[in-house]
Amino acid sequence: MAEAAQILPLLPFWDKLSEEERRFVRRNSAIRRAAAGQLLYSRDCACMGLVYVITGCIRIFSLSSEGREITLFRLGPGSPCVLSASCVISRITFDTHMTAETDCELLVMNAEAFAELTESNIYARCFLFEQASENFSSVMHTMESILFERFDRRLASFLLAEYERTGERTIRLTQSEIAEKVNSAREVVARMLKDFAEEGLVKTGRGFVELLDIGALKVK
Amino acid sequence: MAEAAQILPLLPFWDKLSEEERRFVRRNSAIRRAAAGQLLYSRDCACMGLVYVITGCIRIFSLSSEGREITLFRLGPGSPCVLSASCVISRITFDTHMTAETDCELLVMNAEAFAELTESNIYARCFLFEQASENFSSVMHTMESILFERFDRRLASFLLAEYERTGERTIRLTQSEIAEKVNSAREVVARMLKDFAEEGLVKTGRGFVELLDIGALKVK
DNA sequence: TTCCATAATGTGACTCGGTCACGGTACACG
DNA sequence: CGTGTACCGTGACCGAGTCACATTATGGAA
Repeated sequence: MAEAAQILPLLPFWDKLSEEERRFVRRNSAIRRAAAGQLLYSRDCACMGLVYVITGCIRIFSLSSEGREITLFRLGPGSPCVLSASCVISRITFDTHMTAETDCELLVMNAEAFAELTESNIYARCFLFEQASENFSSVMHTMESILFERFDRRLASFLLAEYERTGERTIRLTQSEIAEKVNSAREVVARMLKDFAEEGLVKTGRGFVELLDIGALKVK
Repeated sequence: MAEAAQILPLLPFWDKLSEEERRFVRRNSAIRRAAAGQLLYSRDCACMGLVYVITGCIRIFSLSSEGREITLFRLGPGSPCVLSASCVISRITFDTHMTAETDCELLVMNAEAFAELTESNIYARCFLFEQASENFSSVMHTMESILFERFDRRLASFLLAEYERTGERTIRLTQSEIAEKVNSAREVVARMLKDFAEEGLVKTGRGFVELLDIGALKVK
């Protein structure tokens, strides 16, 4: 069970803060737990401020007016997220939404305090924008793959990445889950997996995809 | 005719630099002129460093392996661009390309110098990431409109924005130019303008589009 | 053990917008 | 006044997202 006081020193700008600023930050930070699937932050929620992931995984996504979601990136243990403070950061003018993908333990510093801190301390301010820029890069890679890559390659890359990550030829995900991860629709994934299966690249089943020909998938 | 020494103080971090740093920056900055259409920066060019637009307009875009371009944003007089320094900024890991849309006068600070400055001076560093974050916002708006908005609305918005900008009901652009500005293809624009014309919203002709029903275009 | 609600998958029809190929038309310039 | 070039029109096709609904598998409850 984490304590805010233990986590705060992990923030890269911590050792640039004065003792007074540290007290201020401690007073305005708290541990928050969230259950898998819980919505953490969105347009209508109160602004969340700085979030630091202690355990679990959060997903940051963009939401269209018709309800379509695009996952921008995910963050795991040790990652700070500043986009949740966008409402108090005038330079960041777009909306994002955030959910807990798994049960999470988060350190949260409230928005007003974070705004005040980044206003007064150049290192905290720099951290904020540096972090946002890092997110910028992730988002660009995501967007480029959606806009430029053919879907078969995108799906193949995802399957290979899962294989790399888990070391398992059998990927235990449903087609809906895969669709969500590659920012597409379930039916589209089903069709493409069927094509892959006909080419002998994979074997599909309820709740899994088994990779049969890794080499050929890489060429896709 | 601009002089580097006159322009540099316009950079927001200038007054946070020591006299030595200022000399360093002056030594490593130069005015550069570019003709309309000229490619300023791309994956294969030498890294450009910090660019500050004095006059003219530059376009920053992303390029797919098949050659498709997506304009991310444009910058006019008084705007600095830091993405052209991405090759020396480890946090920025995606490629962008830059062209002069009109004849331009630019202040350029070479990449190594800019990297060194942002390494040693926290204010310059903060400026870099703050600027990148601002670009991040523009890019998100562009991406959201491409991914989420129907093409008719995107086109209508563009036409209305041109009307707002110029105050002219007659937009003097070819369909290819319009296509390029809305990140689509000429044929698609032609089809949609034909639909608009049939609905009585616009009148089209060689090299122009005349807006007939502003109100109805807004509803699109 | 059987049955059934639910989750997961399969699939055809349709739409939207990007691409290709070509043909027609207006305009500028020699 | 002709001709080359830029611009526009249009049909055919394709990829992928959406809708609707059928089919199949599975894990609990009875």
